[in-house]
Amino acid sequence: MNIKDVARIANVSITTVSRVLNNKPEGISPEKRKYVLKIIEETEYRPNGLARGLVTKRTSTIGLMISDISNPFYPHIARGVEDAAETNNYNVVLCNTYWKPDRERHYISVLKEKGVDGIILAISNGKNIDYLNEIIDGTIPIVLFDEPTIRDDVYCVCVDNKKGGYMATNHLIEYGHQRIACLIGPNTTLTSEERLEGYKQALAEANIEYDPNIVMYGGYSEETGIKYMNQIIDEKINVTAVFAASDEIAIGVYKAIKSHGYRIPDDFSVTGFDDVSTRLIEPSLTEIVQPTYEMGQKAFELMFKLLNNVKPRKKTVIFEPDLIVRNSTRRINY
Amino acid sequence: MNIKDVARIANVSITTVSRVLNNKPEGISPEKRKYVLKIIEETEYRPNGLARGLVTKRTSTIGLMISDISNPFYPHIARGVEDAAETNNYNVVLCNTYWKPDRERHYISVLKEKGVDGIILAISNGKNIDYLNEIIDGTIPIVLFDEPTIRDDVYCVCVDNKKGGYMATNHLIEYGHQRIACLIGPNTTLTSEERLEGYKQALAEANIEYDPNIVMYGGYSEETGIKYMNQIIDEKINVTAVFAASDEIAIGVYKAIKSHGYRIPDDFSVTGFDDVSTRLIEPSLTEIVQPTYEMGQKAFELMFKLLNNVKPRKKTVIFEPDLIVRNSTRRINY
DNA sequence: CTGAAAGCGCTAACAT
DNA sequence: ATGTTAGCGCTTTCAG
Repeated sequence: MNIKDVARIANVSITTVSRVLNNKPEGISPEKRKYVLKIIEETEYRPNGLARGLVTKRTSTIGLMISDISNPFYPHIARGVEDAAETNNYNVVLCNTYWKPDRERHYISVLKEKGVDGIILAISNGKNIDYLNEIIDGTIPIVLFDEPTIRDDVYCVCVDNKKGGYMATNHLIEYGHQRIACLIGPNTTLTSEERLEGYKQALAEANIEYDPNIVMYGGYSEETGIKYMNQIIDEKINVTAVFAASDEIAIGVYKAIKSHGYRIPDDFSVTGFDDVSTRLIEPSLTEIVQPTYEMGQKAFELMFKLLNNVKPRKKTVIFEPDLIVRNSTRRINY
Repeated sequence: MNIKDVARIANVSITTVSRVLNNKPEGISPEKRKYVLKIIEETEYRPNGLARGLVTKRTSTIGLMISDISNPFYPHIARGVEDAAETNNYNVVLCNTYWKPDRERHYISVLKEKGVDGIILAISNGKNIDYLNEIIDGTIPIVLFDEPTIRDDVYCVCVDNKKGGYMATNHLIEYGHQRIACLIGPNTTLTSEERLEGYKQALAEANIEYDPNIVMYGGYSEETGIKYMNQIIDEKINVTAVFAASDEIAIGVYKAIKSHGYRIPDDFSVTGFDDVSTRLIEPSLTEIVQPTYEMGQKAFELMFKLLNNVKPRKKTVIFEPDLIVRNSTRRINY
């Protein structure tokens, strides 16, 4: 069943059918429109999206490229994006890049071939300007996600990482901690860099000397937390608190502390970042929370504006992080 | 840049370009092929998937319809599907149905319009034959997921739920439990029904009388676990162990038990089902594990076979569940 | 208000 | 081995 069949059955031209299909106000009498609508209903005709897309250059489909949907950070984001997309009659094709630039390149190319209208992308490396320029080359609308960017002409939604780092560190300082280890993320990401900035600022404001020896870079993973926390304990590094730059790192920190027979928060205070995978951890984790679902929605909304040529007020939407104090941090007398 | 441009630049017909594009072995000399390839490379030409799909009736895209990607059960599955799809040059469009039949209908219709080659679907209600027949009407290849089905001509991948229910219950019986509450899922799903079957069978084999008073239906949610476990404790229902038919239910059970000041496994033994969101729970949860990632992969592979007209040996692929004994169950003397 | 016809970019049947 | 041509199912311009 195609537009031609419907036209034949309704005794009109395909143009007329197309007009009612697309709700064009002009050029068709109310009765005729109603009649055609009836035929469409009866025949259960659905227009062919490929043919339509071929001429309109629109597919009502966007790409969502993230590192890995099984990383607990992403499902809520994906749901936010998908919900907002569905509301606006868009679909989303999901791509896992595993932080590999080659996979990012590949998917972008494939998505373009398939004619997606735009791409929401959690980019692997927002610090490398050459890579950024290669990816964002103007051939397709792109909204960056999570990882901020050094190019200020790029649409982007993320959280205020610096503020988050500041809030977490400051909380620990207010609780009397002075020796605060910083288990930061990979040194290739701006996200980590910003969180570290916040950490530094909080220290500076409290006149605590910044000690690079207790700042440790690594992946946003449990292993990172285990490795460095073990090191801190084994080498008896003077530290009373740990700012973990992600939940996964914090989980690793917990494990290392517990495996040594130490207690949280009695022996070490710990803060996390993200609030996605720690619902069941004990003691409950004090951490920086970002509104992932809303950020996903916002990313789509930004994309939607782009696609409809409405200039968003701001290219970059920055969400406020929140500090949730739970039971993994305690006051100490230094 | 389209096929015409490339043909012009290479001084050949568009047919020739099409032939090299699609790796057709016949009808082109090696040198010419190489030359055209070079032009394609230089011009960075990428074929238009919409135009291609319009004629081939294939898009190398499938739909993945699940209830909710933020339910921890699905991300690994989605990753399995997407990984297998990517390996075979397919893309997947993600749809959250929230278990709503209307949304399922809607998405199926939309996906068809967009020309996806097939749909992998975790259906909301595999028990309702009319609904099933409406959804699986032969107009598009469908592979059912997770929820088994009463129609045996339908392609389907799921876990042996009955066996899982049996294994969990049997484990508790072997540990000396006789009064085992069964917090089963929604009574609309075959999944629940099968898990309950397994529970019953284990009881029967051990000559323990089946007591419907301690079998409770509810959603696969934390709330269900809390509600019924509270009830069991408050009403002093004689129960020493709980078989929770999902992790979320088990989490609720934990909370209810702890909030009353009771201990696991000292006061109650608890088993879960799924192994997806309980990594951090304490004490660690004894549970039935299903290989979600592999099941996702398998679902795509089945779909891939369907799309390439190779008859899979079996329409239904049933994965074996596994019992992982951790610290939430203990032996008792009854 | 309505319709004929061109064309989106590609594949495939058919010539040569 | 290569090219010509007829669609795929739709939107859109233009004519009436």
